[in-house]
Amino acid sequence: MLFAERGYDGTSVDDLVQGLGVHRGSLYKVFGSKRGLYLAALRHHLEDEVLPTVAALTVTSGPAEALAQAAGGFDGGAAAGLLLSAAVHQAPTDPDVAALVEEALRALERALAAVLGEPADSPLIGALGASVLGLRLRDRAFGPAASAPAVHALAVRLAD
Amino acid sequence: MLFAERGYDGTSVDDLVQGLGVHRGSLYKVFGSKRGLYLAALRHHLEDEVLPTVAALTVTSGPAEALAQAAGGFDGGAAAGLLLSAAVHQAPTDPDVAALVEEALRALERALAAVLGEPADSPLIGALGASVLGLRLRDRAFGPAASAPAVHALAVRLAD
DNA sequence: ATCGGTCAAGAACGAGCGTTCCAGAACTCA
DNA sequence: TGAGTTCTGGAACGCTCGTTCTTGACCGAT
Repeated sequence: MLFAERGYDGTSVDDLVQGLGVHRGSLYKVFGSKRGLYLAALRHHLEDEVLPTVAALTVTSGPAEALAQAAGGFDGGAAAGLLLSAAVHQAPTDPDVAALVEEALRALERALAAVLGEPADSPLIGALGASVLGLRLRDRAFGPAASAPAVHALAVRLAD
Repeated sequence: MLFAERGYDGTSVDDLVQGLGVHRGSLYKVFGSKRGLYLAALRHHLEDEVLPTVAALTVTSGPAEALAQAAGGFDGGAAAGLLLSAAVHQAPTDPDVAALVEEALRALERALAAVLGEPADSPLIGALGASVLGLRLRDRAFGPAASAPAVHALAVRLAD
């Protein structure tokens, strides 16, 4: 997904037209504007990738596996960049984006809470959700090499 | 800092000229380009804000205080957005930015390792550094309300 | 055969982008 | 004082942006 790789401002409509192989006119007919397409992409990413992955956490064999899957999941890395990018750059100024990002994080925290047997609104769960996001950010900036051991260490330390 | 709030692509040279009160010509004479100014701002943020804050961690009274200070520090929140923004959007495609971001994270991890008495390259320290970043991201997207209890919970759980 | 409606291809639009340039005011220092 | 340098305000450049419009090809139904 182009938005995930280059961010909203870094992706031009020309890039989208060329990358998606769709015609300019169709794009504006269906989505109305660049922002409309962005919101649709974010919603799609949330509903078809983040939420299913998050739902799958609750049937893992334990906290360590659940955390590892959360930090590595979503869709292999590329589109989780869309969530990160939205949280960092769009959410602070766009309420619609902020609502979608918040929904994604709440779902993640609910799943983590269920696995760990904690209340969903506990501070620890909030910290854990943030940790998952931070590990994805690390992957994005430095490549995915370092995160797997890190998340394992965090999991065994927390889920004692 | 404008770059921190709106991101690199979201900040125009006109915005910078007007916001900084500096003349267009002077800006290009000193920094050469918009990217040069961005790198200078990132370097300044790293050396004058991140590194001192990180250094101060090692003299806190304990792990919980150190984590809380790391998650709340840097410079009150605004410019830490510069580090987040750089990590998410510039680092993947700009090696110079990636090097600066990596330097900042390594310094943070070294300090956390010193406070917790762990080796600096241990997976747990990597996870903790990511957690701090993730908590800052949460603050940025949702406002700073929720992070303080979260980081406290994480700290008491980890620094047993 | 012809019609209304959807479609692709891309030209065109005004605005904004990063960058350069210039004319003149303000300084420096012999 | 006066020559040389540095600042300032802003116009101008070529380009790209998001968006709209024109044109012509294709379609099943009349």
